[in-house]
Amino acid sequence: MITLTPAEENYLKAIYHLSEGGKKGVSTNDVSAEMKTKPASVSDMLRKLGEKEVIEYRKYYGLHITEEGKKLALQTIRKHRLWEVFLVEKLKFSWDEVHEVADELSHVKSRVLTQRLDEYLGFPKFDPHGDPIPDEYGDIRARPRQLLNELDLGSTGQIVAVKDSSPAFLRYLDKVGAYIGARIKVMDKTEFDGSVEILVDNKKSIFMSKDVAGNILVMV
Amino acid sequence: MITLTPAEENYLKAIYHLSEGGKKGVSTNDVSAEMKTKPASVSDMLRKLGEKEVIEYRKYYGLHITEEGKKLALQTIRKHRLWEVFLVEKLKFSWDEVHEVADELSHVKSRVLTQRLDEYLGFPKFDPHGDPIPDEYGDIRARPRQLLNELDLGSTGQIVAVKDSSPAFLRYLDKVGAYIGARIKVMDKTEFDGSVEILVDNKKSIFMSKDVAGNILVMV
DNA sequence: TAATTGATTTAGGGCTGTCTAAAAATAATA
DNA sequence: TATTATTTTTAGACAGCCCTAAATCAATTA
Ligand SMILES: [Mn+2]
Ligand SMILES: [Mn+2]
Ligand SMILES: [Mn+2]
Ligand SMILES: [Mn+2]
Repeated sequence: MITLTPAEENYLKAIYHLSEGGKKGVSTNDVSAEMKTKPASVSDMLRKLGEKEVIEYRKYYGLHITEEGKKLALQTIRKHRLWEVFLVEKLKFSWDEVHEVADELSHVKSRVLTQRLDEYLGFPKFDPHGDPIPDEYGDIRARPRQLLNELDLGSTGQIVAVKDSSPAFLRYLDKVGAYIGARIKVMDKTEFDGSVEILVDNKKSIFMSKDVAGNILVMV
Repeated sequence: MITLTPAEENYLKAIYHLSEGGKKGVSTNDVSAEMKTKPASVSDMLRKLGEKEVIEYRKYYGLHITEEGKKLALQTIRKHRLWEVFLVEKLKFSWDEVHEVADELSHVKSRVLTQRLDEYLGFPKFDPHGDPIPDEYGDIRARPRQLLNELDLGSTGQIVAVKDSSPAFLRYLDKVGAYIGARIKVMDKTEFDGSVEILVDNKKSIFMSKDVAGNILVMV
């Protein structure tokens, strides 16, 4: 049985996210940027993760996450997202306040705790930011999603997730009235700057810069 | 602002418990036994806690906890007991399963989290083992309690807490049908071995060794 | 292809928290 | 009180996780 320290779990989670989509390797500097630790520290950690065989690591050539690594990363992600749901649904945290606390909570080691929490929350499938929650086997219910800024004029859909979960961005969305679950329609697109105008719930019109729209995921 | 590492918090909590009741000092070996770490490690930690002024430490002569130390210890105890309530009340853990998990949870650093959790649980005053939960200012609602084995024949009362919270002891209580809140009456006492017979909720009769009765606290 | 640039690793060090073995101080006892 | 026993501290080591500075490797460019 492989066991990881909290720091190792955090690195592996970061590596998992960096590996998503592209099947090309992940570099030391990638991890360094994601984790906000120095490349020297990353090299050290990669060696350890390589020894534990959760990544395949070739010095100077980056890494690939292994199947075992994915499994473990998904366990940590599962816990993180379940705690985020708990904090928002039960303790009335707002969605921009939960990330750090959930991170700490997610390192608590107890299989039973995770299962009972999941059950208590009613087996939620998505976290407050719309990200899917892996089940106990690491299976994820994927949803086809598109970036809001890439939608055609006139198309409709539903906001299902955000790419950027920073408090600043989330509070901005709160302010303008965008939220997970909102039904939207693209009313206008400006070629020049990539900004869009969307109608929310057939009621409210919102203007959004390309930067903002590019961080909103929509299910068409 | 003094901040403590998880390990320091654990030591301070142990020291707080060792200081309860008696106003005589606490020795290195006392702490060592409580924490299950070697005396050498304890010496090291006492030096650190002394520097942070949460204890008053004199080499070779033991320590006294300071007012600041008590405050911090009570914060940790508060979190520990709130999480225990959460685990039992909400996640359906049994009272013998919660201690370790609650210990991990109690080190999560977030004032807001503790307050919201307290609120969510309805500001409970006692944990699943009957121990009082300090409020956010560290105030404890004390209950006058007596050891069951010291009660007079014929006296009645209510089980309010257990001194020993080990899984083995708690499971034994479950088995014989003793629980926090149970109304009891002392039906018989055997001088010879200190064992007692009690009637629970005017229904069930239970025989208890002195060892067991000496770990049950009763409010008369 | 040789030199330069940029990415990555290694070396060495700090801090925390634990340990064992040895030294030192205090307490108990003869 | 002198000796012995017990308690406590110090010394030195190691593991985890981070850092800076220096060395090394690989990729780019002239
Ligand atoms: Mn998060
Ligand atoms: Mn999230
Ligand atoms: Mn406990
Ligand atoms: Mn308890």
